[in-house]
Amino acid sequence: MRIGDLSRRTGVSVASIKYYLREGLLPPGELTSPNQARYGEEHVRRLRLIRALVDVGGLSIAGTRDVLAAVDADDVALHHVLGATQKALLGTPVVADDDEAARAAKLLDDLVERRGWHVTETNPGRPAAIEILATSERLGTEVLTRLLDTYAEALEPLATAEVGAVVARGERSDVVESAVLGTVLGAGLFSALRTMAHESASSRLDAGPAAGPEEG
Amino acid sequence: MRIGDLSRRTGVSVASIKYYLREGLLPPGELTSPNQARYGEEHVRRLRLIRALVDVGGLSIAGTRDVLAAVDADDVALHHVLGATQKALLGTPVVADDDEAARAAKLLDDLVERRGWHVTETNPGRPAAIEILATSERLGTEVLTRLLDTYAEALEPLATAEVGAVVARGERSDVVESAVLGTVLGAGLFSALRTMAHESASSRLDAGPAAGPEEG
DNA sequence: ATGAGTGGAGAGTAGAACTATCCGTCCAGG
DNA sequence: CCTGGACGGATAGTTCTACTCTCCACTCAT
Repeated sequence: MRIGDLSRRTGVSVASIKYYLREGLLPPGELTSPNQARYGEEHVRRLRLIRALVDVGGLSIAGTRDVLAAVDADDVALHHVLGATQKALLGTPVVADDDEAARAAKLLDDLVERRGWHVTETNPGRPAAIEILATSERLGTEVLTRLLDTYAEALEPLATAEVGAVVARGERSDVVESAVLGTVLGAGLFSALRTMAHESASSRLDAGPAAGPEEG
Repeated sequence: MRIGDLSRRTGVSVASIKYYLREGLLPPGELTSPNQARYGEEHVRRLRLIRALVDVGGLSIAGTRDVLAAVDADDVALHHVLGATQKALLGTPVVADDDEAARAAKLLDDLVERRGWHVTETNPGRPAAIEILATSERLGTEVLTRLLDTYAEALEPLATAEVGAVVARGERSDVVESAVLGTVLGAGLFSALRTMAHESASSRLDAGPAAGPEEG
């Protein structure tokens, strides 16, 4: 398969494919002569994976490269790949060094202990969660802190099911790839379903006292 | 309060504040003379809200403007504000017109019916969910479709709690503002906690048969 | 042999989110 | 009352990202 076929198979322009090659997202094809290369099914698959991460997950090209590098490095533990994915998904927020951040950190660590979660120091979710809780406090919204336990409760069966579904897959490369996909697509899907569930829940307590005029 | 004070109070540069004014994210201050304006606490609050939506939620400036316009329009129903928020968060994906999309749509509609959810045609979550499910199928990962019910089950108490927490707040403007904040910050917080729960869950079935060498 | 396609490299582009400069005005401190 | 730093408003410039275009020396199917 040559670059034109690859383009036709995936709907990605030749120019973009070349760009992904330059940026190291896509491994080079096998050279059959100094300026001819052949691509295979793994390139089709990788290209679709790239588009999924970029389009659905909203990852940057640089973030995608990092995630794919972790996917390809077969000496990296699964949860490190997930860490890289999460980092690309959510960024690495700088945790402010103020009262709100300190209180948020305590709130979170208490939760983790109360729930008996096993979370290491390097988990990228921790600073992200702390920053969000601190931001929420700075804005004077106590809503989030009240929901923390509800979130944790909802997450326990969910995370178990997700990890279980992914691990039940056989070869490491498959496991890692569906772990990344599951993280990114799962987050998007969950978020989309959340909107639907919100509408459903709010329609249930419809004509609420403070919801303003409802139309439609 | 003048623009310099506003800048100092919020940590946002004067130039950026002017930019937000130009872009219509921040209402103009009260003019005390043709070229002097005064700003109040509502500007501080609004500026912090903008930064939260942009930094934590990753909303674009244009998307933030749309959300804030919905927040300010007091004749708009709560779920419409949430719809605008979700649209800004997740984008408005174009649903492809192929087999996978059709199957995904059926899958989703079945779920909604099975669960007895009340979701209108215009809910932006629906096309987003369909596109993600279709993408997942195109990549040959059946993991997501198997998790659909788990997601829905986790979401029901969660969405009820979120909507309940937000609606219990009194004035409409407060309700709407915390609804937006809850949607955006809640999504981020949930996602961060999810990473932590994943690590915890995967460490529970540690040394799994296909997880590759674990270090650390 | 020939013309469409190719690999590789560099330059160019469009949009987003600021950032800098300018100008006339204002106003607080001396 | 004078004056220098801040201000409001407008326009232009910058930086970054994710492409997209253009070249050029090949190569390969027809």
